[in-house]
Amino acid sequence: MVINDKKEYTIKDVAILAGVSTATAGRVLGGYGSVSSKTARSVMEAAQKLNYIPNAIAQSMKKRNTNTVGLIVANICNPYFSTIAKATEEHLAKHGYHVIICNTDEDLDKEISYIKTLYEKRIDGLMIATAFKGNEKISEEIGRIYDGKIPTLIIDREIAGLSLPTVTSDNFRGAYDATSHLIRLGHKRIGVIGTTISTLYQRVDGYKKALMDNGIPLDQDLIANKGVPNLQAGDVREGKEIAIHMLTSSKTKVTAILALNNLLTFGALQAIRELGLKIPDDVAFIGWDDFELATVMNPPVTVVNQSTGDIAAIASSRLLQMMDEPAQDEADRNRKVVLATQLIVRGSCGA
Amino acid sequence: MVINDKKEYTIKDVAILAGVSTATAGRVLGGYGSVSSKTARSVMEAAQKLNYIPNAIAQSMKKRNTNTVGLIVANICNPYFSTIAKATEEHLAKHGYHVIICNTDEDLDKEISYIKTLYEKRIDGLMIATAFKGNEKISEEIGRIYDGKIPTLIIDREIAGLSLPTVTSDNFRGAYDATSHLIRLGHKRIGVIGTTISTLYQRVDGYKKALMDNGIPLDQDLIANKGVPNLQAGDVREGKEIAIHMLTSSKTKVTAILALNNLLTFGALQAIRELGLKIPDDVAFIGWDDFELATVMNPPVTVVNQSTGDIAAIASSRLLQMMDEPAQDEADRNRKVVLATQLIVRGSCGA
DNA sequence: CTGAAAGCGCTTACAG
DNA sequence: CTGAAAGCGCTTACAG
Repeated sequence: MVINDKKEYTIKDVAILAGVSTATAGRVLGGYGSVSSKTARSVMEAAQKLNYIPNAIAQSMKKRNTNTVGLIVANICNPYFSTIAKATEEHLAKHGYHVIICNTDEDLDKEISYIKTLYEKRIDGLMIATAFKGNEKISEEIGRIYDGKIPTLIIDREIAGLSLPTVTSDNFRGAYDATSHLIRLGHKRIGVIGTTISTLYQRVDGYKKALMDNGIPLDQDLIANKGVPNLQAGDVREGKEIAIHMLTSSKTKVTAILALNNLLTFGALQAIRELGLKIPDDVAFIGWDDFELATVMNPPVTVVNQSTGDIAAIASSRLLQMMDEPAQDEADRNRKVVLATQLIVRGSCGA
Repeated sequence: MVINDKKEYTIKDVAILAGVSTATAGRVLGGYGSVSSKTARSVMEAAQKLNYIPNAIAQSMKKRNTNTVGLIVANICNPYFSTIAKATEEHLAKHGYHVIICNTDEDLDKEISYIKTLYEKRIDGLMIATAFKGNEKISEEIGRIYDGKIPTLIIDREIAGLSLPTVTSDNFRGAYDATSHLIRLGHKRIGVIGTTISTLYQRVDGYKKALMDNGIPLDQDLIANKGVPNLQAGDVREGKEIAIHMLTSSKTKVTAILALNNLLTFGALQAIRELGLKIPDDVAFIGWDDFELATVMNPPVTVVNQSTGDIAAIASSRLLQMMDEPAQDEADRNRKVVLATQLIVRGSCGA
């Protein structure tokens, strides 16, 4: 018989029904300590009769852990972040952790607010894909609240001034390679779609270096947000706006475009399509992050791909390790892992 | 001065430093009860000095709520679910709730296991986008554990046998409209890509009804997983496999294809591309769920679109309401909201 | 193997 | 306005 009513039974109820102390009931249900098999059986039966469900809140109170990890991302709809989220969740779930996902929408105050409330919830660990370039405010905040108290790991983008373990892609090199590829194909006027005030500075740096190494003068008009005000979301709409401006302005006259993240890539492709331009004849194109339809596009799209799954796997493993053994030596704690990107050459730059 | 060490201070530490009782310190920090402004000030100062961070676990213990909601989805990488997740998170965050996201990967046991541990964590509410057709096992499980105890809401797909509030799309009608559209254009052999053993039965039903209403005999070979074993993920790989089989088998000879979810759509498009077939001349195509690149494809892709944002918004609002006032009358509790889909006609069926 | 008791960090009547 | 005390539901030494 299963009793099914609205009351939430506690371990005390189970103990009374089984005719033992709460301590003993706890030992059976929690699997710690030792009990006679006969007692164990009667406690189990009582728990089942009452449909007893342990209260993890109370357990956390005593055990000082919550089996919960926080994951902060800028936009869970961005395939890059959702891939990270999925892989991380999967990895951590295997070890008994739940993942609280927080969307910052590239909003610094939201990010800080999340960090605070997650800490109040006494999460066991935190993974942050901050939307922001080494921002002093967030660095300070995290440093003040967290540092050393709870295992925290930074992914996707470094936070300057914070000595925390980090797992990122080699953004500089990815952009350098892509730009070099375009230069090799004869392009000299290469437009870059990425917002300079947001998170893509390393990629822009890689672009600049490639130009420099090939003796091509830098034209600021070809970078990102010239002429388009208030850029920061780095989303599809912005990518489209920037691309349209770039492809129609008399000042830019680009022969190739490099988009610096996946959503900007989609936006740029929309713009090229709407303007009726042909890839690669009218404009060569390289996107960022591979996507399902890249091979279906006409022509297929060349992209700089990140090892997104690896980032999540490595980050998850390190966080698990940090939660297991909080005390690590400084050098190990601060070790920064940087993963190579790969240029996947398809038809969109006419190679 | 800010004291910055590893110790986590409690309200007791703050009280001692401020020279008051813990009750008074709690009143100041928690904002309940009344205190003199002088006392308030000294408590605030003490809290700041110690960098005091309240323990939400302890608060939950007393207050009997956690300000946390569980969200169960099959695959957070699926744009449909990530859109739901983002909108839900945003909506609930405004009301002070955190969202724990759980990926089931279409795995029934994982789903049940998540439900249990979420309940142990004493979440305040639960939103389930189950991967499964009215499955008795899960229905029983949820019924037993949850019903009436914690506000639970079903989205995306009904769970048969459960009288819980539901927010879904009109899947039947969406497929009916799409199929009718293809029939109107002269197609009689329309292949459907969707796994019959998984979640898409209502959509398949809509397809069948449209054929019937137009006097076209049903050919089981044109439905889904014929010839492709072990279908159930409903993902890109499966969509591609099914489409290839469908487009190359001598038995099927379809002139049009309808894909029944977004990932299957991507897979089908990959297949068509790889086989070197032209849309719409060789095969007309309708996908499910709109996507960023739908207008960029050549030709642009006709899709059945769901009001995904609305689903999330309505579901979030209802869940908030359910958490606010747990006691509602039966009729209201079980009310099922069904949102219309829209057929967005583009070039891929040659209209 | 088992139980009585203390305690995790808060909140909340109950007095004063 | 303020404090002493009880209690939320567990776990964990400490005895026996």
